[in-house]
Amino acid sequence: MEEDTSRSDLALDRQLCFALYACSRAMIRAYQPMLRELGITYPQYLVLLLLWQWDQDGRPVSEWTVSALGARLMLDSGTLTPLLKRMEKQGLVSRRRWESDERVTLVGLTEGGLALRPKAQAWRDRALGELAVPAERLSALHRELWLLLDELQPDGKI
Amino acid sequence: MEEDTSRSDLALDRQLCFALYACSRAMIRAYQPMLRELGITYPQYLVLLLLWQWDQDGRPVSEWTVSALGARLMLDSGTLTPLLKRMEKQGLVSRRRWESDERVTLVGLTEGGLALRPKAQAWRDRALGELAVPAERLSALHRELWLLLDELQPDGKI
DNA sequence: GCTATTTAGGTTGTGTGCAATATAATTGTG
DNA sequence: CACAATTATATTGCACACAACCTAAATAGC
Repeated sequence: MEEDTSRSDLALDRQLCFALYACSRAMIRAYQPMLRELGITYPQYLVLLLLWQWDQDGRPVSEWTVSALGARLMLDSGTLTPLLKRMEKQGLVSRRRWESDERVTLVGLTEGGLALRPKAQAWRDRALGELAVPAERLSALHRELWLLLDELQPDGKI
Repeated sequence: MEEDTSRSDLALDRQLCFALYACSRAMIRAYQPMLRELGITYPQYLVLLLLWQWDQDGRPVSEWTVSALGARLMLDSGTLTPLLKRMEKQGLVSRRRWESDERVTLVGLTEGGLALRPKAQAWRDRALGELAVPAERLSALHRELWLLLDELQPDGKI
């Protein structure tokens, strides 16, 4: 009683990669109302999440570098440099060379960037409440995603 | 004994959206060796997956439309039109207006597009074998992603 | 001290995503 | 049948992603 899967292995709905891709884009779409209100894009929001976190952790400013952002967000300079410049122009972050090592660009939070945090928090709290999926299933999914991520890039995040 | 989560709710690693986003991009990165060999991009691969499937299902050619591709892949014409034009230029798909309704663009598989299928199948079989995650956890993850997707877009796919 | 290498960012080019808009063909309505 | 509304696709513009390349600054040997 062997099932013939040879003809449907490549069916779109069987692809985990497609489920990930579609789900990720759907999630970003779900954030659009908030992002529109904050006047930022989704990757810009991720940058702010990290900067807010570093701010609260009291991370030394000398470690707020473009490469540190890139390592955590898994984005390269070709993405981050223009993105950060746009955020600088909007007054959300600051950018300056580090005196001790002129190769390094230090990124900082401005008042404008900090001011968006409470709004984001409020939005997130509200949206999570509206999502009809139990929190424990969300965190289980979260855990599985990180395990898969570790498997996909053996080097892992730094 | 209440935990103070107010300061870390927005921590990057707590965000399901970021896990999805990072995992989806890591998965696409994992496909790059195959995609490079096939000479296509990741969304172009998704288009081919769907066309191969329609081909095997014997779907009537009058239903191989841009909007049908868009509905299944959740992509709009602004993404698909230029993408399909590039694929047409590479000889992977055909594009022509439908005689019965000149508003519709019918998309077809060419010999070139069909020829990539066995290579893709071989790659996928090999890659799945190398992934050190049990198949049942992958399918459980797959299921959870679709449930979340349904929740994120109540209208659902058509 | 001086060159080779490494490191950190920046630049360029191609290909998505997606909102907003445009256009042309078709359909519905009186 | 005229004409408004709808439908299917295309176009435009902006912002990522990311590969490939470039440049300048710092470091390592010698």
